[in-house]
Amino acid sequence: MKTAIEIFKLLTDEQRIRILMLLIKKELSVCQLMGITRASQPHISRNLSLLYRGGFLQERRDGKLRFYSIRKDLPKDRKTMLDFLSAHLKADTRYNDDLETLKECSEFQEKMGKCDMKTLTAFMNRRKKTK
Amino acid sequence: MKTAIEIFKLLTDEQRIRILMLLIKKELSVCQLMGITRASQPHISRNLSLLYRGGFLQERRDGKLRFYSIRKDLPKDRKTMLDFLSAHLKADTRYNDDLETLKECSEFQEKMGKCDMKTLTAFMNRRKKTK
DNA sequence: TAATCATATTTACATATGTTTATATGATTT
DNA sequence: AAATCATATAAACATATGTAAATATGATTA
Repeated sequence: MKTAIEIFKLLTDEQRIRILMLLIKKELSVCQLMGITRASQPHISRNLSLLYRGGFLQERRDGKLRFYSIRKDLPKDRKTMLDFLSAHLKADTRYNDDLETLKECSEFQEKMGKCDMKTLTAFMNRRKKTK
Repeated sequence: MKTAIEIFKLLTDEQRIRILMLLIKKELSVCQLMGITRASQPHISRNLSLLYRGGFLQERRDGKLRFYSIRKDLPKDRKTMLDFLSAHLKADTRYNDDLETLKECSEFQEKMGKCDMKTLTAFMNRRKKTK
């Protein structure tokens, strides 16, 4: 019963759910997640760490960057939860906004050919003005 | 996203999960739940109230007693969670103990032909000695 | 109608959880 | 090797959540 409760606890935070839903679509680094969700770096790191320890994520290091994605061998119970969330959030505004932002962010980075803080900060500032 | 989080929050408490799993098997009154889980009356009432407001339960009054059961028109998302828990807890000790106690409690009450506090207290005391 | 019973609600308290700020680490570049 | 960058961790604080005790409510029985 404990593991079920721990899984649920991880999913009682909007920020963590946002991160998970983004990672379903695409492997992302800490700074990309900062850019998309506009949360502080410690905030992102902390929640990634919790999700990682909770068995949802895998990590890959590339130079200074750390990329996170949904575990390839995701346990069945976690998978059930992600499916539930995907279905449940189909019409959720924030969820769809995040997916849209993710797309813009990916395009922006492709155009710049970079995935560092400066590029991300530029993206964040550009978006702030647009909105 | 809020409703998903609220559902998860309700399920982060062992006591509430126990109650839910028992009610899947059978409609039960507050005092029956006290007898089976050995929790205090305010504790049971409070958690029933939370689960009720969370869209999991329906209530039926019969004299002094209040019977709770899983909503007949249970929303799909809640249903998904209950199915998840049933599957997840198949091998859970406490869960299976509770089901066993539920059975004993039902048999005891049938034999006594009553469903009041005194009968339940007698059941609780009998069990305390046995264990 | 007074007393009792089953249940609900409120209050006060302790604990857990999230947020923010500051600091540490480990890799890269100059 | 020093400086910088991306990320992680720790500490301090505020807020939320669960627990336990006391009290309130509403139905039944004497």
